[in-house]
Amino acid sequence: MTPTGYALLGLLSFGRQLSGYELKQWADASLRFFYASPPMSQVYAELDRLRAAGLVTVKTSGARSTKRYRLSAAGRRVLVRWLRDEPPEPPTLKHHLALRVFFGHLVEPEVLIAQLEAHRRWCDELLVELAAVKETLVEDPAWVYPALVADWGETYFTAERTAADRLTAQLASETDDNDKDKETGR
Amino acid sequence: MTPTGYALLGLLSFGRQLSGYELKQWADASLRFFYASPPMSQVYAELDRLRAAGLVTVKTSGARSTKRYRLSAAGRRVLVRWLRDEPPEPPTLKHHLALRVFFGHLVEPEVLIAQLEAHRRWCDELLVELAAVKETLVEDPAWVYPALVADWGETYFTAERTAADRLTAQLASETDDNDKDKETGR
DNA sequence: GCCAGCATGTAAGGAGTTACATGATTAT
DNA sequence: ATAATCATGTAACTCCTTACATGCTGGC
Repeated sequence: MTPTGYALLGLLSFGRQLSGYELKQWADASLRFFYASPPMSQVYAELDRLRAAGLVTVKTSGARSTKRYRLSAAGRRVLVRWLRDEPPEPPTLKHHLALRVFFGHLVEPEVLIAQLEAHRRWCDELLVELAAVKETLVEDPAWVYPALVADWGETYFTAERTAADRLTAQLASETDDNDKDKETGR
Repeated sequence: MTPTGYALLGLLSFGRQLSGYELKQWADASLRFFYASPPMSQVYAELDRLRAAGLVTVKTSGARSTKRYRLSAAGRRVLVRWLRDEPPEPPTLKHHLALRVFFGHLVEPEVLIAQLEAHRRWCDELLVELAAVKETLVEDPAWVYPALVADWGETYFTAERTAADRLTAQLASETDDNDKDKETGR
């Protein structure tokens, strides 16, 4: 069982029969904010493995020959066991921008500042998208847990934005100091 | 060029000649807080690739036949170009715990709370380690940028801890509500 | 003498990405 | 008609991890 496999089982645990395409769309609208959204090809590959293991059942329907997957009893057992008994791994973060800052001595501060500002805009966009997702979640008791994660995500990306702004300010003030040093001939 | 390759070049850009072993140690003490720390085997494989590409030079020295690597002029050029011209990718997060919360409807709230508390402890430990690293960084102008990243990391993991606590409280209050519902016969 | 830490690798495999390839349906 | 969206897959590859394998050196 791969992590993505469990994630797909989890999405199916909300009770609906979904196609690979639909699962991918849903992952893009939810998992992608705090976890990876697997590419289509992996979704299909994974679903086929889950089917082979008897954790999901398939029904081909419609003229478009859409395969709809549904969580089997065995699938639910495996999923619940995983959630309950396997302690979650610590989160893994690959903060490419932080790496750039770490090596900041090699570029002009302006380069770093531009990259931080781009990051800030990215956070803004993401927060807008998250807010849109959150709207579809509130007021339906079926989505309490996803809504909690959405709340957490809002806090998370807001903090991320704040941190980027603070770093930008710190770099800008350093640059100013250097300018003053130059002016005063130091 | 792999991301890990650039990371190693970056570590070497601070001017010291380092062995694979030393690079791994340093990565464990720095990169691992905000980026992945590559396993030993990958460090050696990567260094060999960098050497083949002429981006680092090697000197075998000492009775222990330690190979020490140093950044070449070409290596520095490649690194600086990457830092300056390749816009950093957005950070990727795999928050396994958030995934568990997302699927919270499948387990008892107590399970989730226990996992959140474990996460909180993990954050605490990490913050202690980070503080220790930070101490070695301050007051030496060579480490200004790593120190900025360490500051950011402190904020980051503190926010992470706060979020975990808040979620724990939310789950606990929900459980209480249900208990009251039961008591009053609802 | 022996264990912890220093030091370097090889081999195999797993998870995930990218590129490629195809075809049906719906709305304009 | 034609473009966007729905829909499913295969093949190749990359990055990374895990497990294995070996040997030196310094301190107790």
